[in-house]
Order: sequence, then structure tokens, then C-alpha cells
Amino acid sequence: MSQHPELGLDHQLCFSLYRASRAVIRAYRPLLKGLGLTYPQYLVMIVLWQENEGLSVKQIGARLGLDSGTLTPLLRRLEASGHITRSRDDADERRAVITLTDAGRALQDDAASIPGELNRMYAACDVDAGDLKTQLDVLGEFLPSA
Amino acid sequence: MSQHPELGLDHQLCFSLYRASRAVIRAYRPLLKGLGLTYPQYLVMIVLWQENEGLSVKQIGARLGLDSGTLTPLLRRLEASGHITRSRDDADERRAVITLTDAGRALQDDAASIPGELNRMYAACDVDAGDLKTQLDVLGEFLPSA
DNA sequence: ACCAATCTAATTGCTCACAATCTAATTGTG
DNA sequence: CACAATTAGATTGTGAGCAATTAGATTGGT
Repeated sequence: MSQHPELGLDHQLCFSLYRASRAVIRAYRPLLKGLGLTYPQYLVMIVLWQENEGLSVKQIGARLGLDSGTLTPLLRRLEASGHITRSRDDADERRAVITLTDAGRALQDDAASIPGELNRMYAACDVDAGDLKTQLDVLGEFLPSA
Repeated sequence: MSQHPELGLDHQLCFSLYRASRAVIRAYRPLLKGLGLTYPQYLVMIVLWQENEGLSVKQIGARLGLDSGTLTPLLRRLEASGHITRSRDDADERRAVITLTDAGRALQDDAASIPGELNRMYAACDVDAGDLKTQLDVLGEFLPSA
């Protein structure tokens, strides 16, 4: 038996969060499989679908909270599967310009049904997604990172 | 502009969850660094601290929702750093028996202050950890996985 | 114009997650 | 007992995350 009862899985928010996040990603997996996307790739595509212009790695990273160490290989895979193209900004050669291909843009229509699908699952679990989201966003935005 | 407004980062619980989970793990990192543990290793140690007996890989995996593909190398690293020992059950040679070393058990005292540290961060963010946890546990336990 | 700071990506190395497969041990059934 | 089915864990391969470093481009101050 533990001498530190507060140090148990059942008493900590962290594990609930970690497990729920993996569970939601797992719920997406079969839906995204049909689109040929992983979950983080899907998030990058969502960012790109919201823009008409090409975005830099930096800009994508800022929206998702991911750095180039994660994004560079992920974007390489999205390029290999034909969803995006990668080039360099003429005005600033340091900037990579990530642009949707026609196929990548067309994928948005196929993805349109996914949010509704997930909302149905949340509802079936009696979870108020809106309320939950508000609290999670505070953690995601304001929790000290160091 | 998107033709599918519901398909945006700002409208989906999934991204908030994904980002918050990474933010919380990031908040743990500096605290765990002093113990020589990563976050998933910390979760395994919590499971072991709650038991007097050695546990099988299966039992640890059941509590955390992780499979042997994740746990086997992780446990190997915990063994290499001296926190646990791995042996085989005499009665059933298929079962690995994971046991805390004295050093691994002693680490519990060093970890005792961590939950309070995190609760202080949650409070500073005005997040009701208890309420949030209840909803997340529903998702983690009952969300369909296929 | 020079040169030092800054900035953007890319790279390297380590650690998860997880699907799929494999091996060996055990159990159940005839 | 024999042997098919099941079980536990390890292994392999792919794809994240993230810290730390590197390379190259740009900016700013003198």
C-alpha cells in the first residue's frame, strides 16, 4: 500500500487527460484511415484548409504548438502522399512555403462529415463537448511550460 | 476561406484535448527530470508504488491502456536506470514479473510533492481539476475504439 | 560594407504509441 | 496423452513529439 495516497492514478487529472486524449485519437483513426491521414496530419490539413495562401512551417507550428522537429518529417510525408507541395519563399529563402495540392484541397469534402461523427460519440458518452473544451483551452494556452 | 466552417481547429474538442494533454505533460517534464523519469515512466512507477507485489506487463498495461509494444522497451529502460527488476514467474514462464528495486521504492518520497505542484498550477489557471477529470474519465473509458 | 545577432528550417537522437507478427508457454478438449 | 486454441510477452516497422544542434538567410548597428 502506498504511503502517499495522493500519488495514485485515480487522484490525478494528468492521467485522465493523457488517457482521454489517446482515446479520442483512437476514435478518429478508423475515420481518417479512409482519407490516408494520421491524426496529426489531419490537424495540419485543417490548418491549411482554413487558408488560401501557403503557410510557413513556423505558422503551422504556431497554430498547433508543434516545432519543426515534428513538422518537417510530417510535412515530408504529406508531400509524399500528394496532399501538399513544399517550396521556398522567393523573398526569404529561409521560409518554406507549404501549399495544398488540388487533391489535398479536395480531401476537405471527404473530411466534412468527421466532426459530426465525433460529436455523436461525445453525445453518446453524455459529455458536454463545449464546456469541456473551454476548460481544456485554458490548460493548453496558459499552463506554464517551464 | 473554408467551405466547411465546422472543420476548424477552434470548433473541435479533439484539438483542445490533444493540446492540453501535451501541455500538462510539458508541465511535468521539469519536475520529473529531477527523478530521472519521463512522463510515461512516471505513470508506470505510480502503478508499481500502489502495489506490494510484482506486477506482470499485462497488469500494468491494463491500468494504463498500453500494450507490450510500448511497455517492453519502456520497462527495459526503467530496469537500466535501476528503478525496477524484470524476471519470470516460476509458475508461468510466459509472465514477466516487474518488481521495484529499493531505489525505485525510495523514489516515491521524492515524487510525493509533484501532485500538489500540479494542483497549484491548475488552480492558478482557474481550472476545476475534479470536475474536468470526471468528464475526461468518461471519454477515456467509454469512447468506442473501433 | 562589415560583421555580429537573429531567424527559419532541417537534422539528430531519444522516447513513446500502436498495429502486426512471432515465439514460447499453458490450457482445454477429445 | 495429444494437439489445437489461447495467452503473455517480445519484436518489427511506422509515425509522432521534443530537446539540442546545425546550416543558411536576413537584419541591424556601426
